Amino acid sequence: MQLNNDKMDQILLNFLARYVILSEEEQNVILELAIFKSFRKGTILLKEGQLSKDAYFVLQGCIRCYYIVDTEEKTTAFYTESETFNPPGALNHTPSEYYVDCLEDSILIVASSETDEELFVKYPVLEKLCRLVSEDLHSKSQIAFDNFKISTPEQRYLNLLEIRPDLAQRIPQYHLASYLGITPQSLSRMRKRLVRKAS
Amino acid sequence: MQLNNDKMDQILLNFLARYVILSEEEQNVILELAIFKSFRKGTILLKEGQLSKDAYFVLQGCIRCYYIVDTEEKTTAFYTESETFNPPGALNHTPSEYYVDCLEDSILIVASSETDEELFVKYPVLEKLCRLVSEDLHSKSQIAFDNFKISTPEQRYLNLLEIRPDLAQRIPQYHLASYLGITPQSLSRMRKRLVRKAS
DNA sequence: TAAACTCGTTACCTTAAGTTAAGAAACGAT
DNA sequence: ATCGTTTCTTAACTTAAGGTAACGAGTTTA
Repeated sequence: MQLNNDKMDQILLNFLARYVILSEEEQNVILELAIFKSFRKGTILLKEGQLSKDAYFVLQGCIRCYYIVDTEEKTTAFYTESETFNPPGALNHTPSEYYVDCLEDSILIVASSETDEELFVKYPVLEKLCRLVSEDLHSKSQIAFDNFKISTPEQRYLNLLEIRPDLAQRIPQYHLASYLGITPQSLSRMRKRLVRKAS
Repeated sequence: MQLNNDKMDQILLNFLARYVILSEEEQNVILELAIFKSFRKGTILLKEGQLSKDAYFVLQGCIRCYYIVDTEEKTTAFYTESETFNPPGALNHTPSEYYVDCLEDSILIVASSETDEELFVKYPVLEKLCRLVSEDLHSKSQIAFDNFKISTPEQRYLNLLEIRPDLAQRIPQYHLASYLGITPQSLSRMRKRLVRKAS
């Protein structure tokens, strides 16, 4: 699918409209600030040790967050269309402990979190918008954490198939396995077990 | 330790001062709204199925968040002094899927999240405060999630001892085990293994 | 075309967690 | 002081995940 500029603007505004009603002027202010960038599959957006002050909104494609522990990648999150990724730790100006890369060719909105205080004063609704988005993301993230904790790897896999069936299609198994907290071999075995159970 | 009202006010203001500078008037507005409540150990603050619109700030004591899955309690979080708990899902007015109880006699500030829009208009700094707190909590929650995912139960336990040694002291082992994602028996075995390794 | 690489699967063995059951220790209430 | 509840530990057995290695299918590269 090809995205032209108008479509991309519209995707962003649709997302924001879930939270607040924006006047035309406010919409334009945001669109002025939004920087659209394209990245090739495999591009590394953030490395361990770097300071990240950018937040990402995915217009198209998929980005992944992962740690490297003893040479091994541990994937903790995927973000796809109309999802936002606000790198944790960015607020405190602490160096990143994780990596972010593009699993597919992606079009992202890169928002510098050098939030302009004046802008919030001039357009208080923007501060409200940020509050509401943050509260929503926090709430969702906590629920996801809870579900992860109270589930076995098998339940997590079945849950993933149910909640985000697209991921199971577009993401390599070994990344999924890592995301589920197991090895690719274990995932492979698990899938065999599940087929056996089902029949 | 006994807490009088002035001390309690001060604890809350100290917490808020981490995020914004408040004028005396703004401080008083917040203290007016803050409702201090005492609860006996064992009190259930929220049950599955209930609508929760209250957020909690712990002045003294400890509260716990848990799910009940097949008659079994699965603990997902503890909150102690100067920590806030904003029940996820409250925003969407969806019934709670989890329980919250007091593990100790506790003094909490109960904040109704029926946030007064007028108040934010009159005191924009309060909206900023909420945004900053929410962003901070989200960031911390994501980092905690990441750490949980990339760790084994043993690493989680060792990490807990390092980061929150107080919890290991004041919380029963079987709750800790549940929090770590294992059974009390496994935690008991693990502790024995660790002692053996250490020597 | 051949070699290299990526990705998924299978197998064998080891390690640790779950399950069930039982008993010991600590704590509270009468 | 005693009874009962709560909490922690231990043990024997079962289940599933980790580590290592090898194989094969599909792609990319030379």
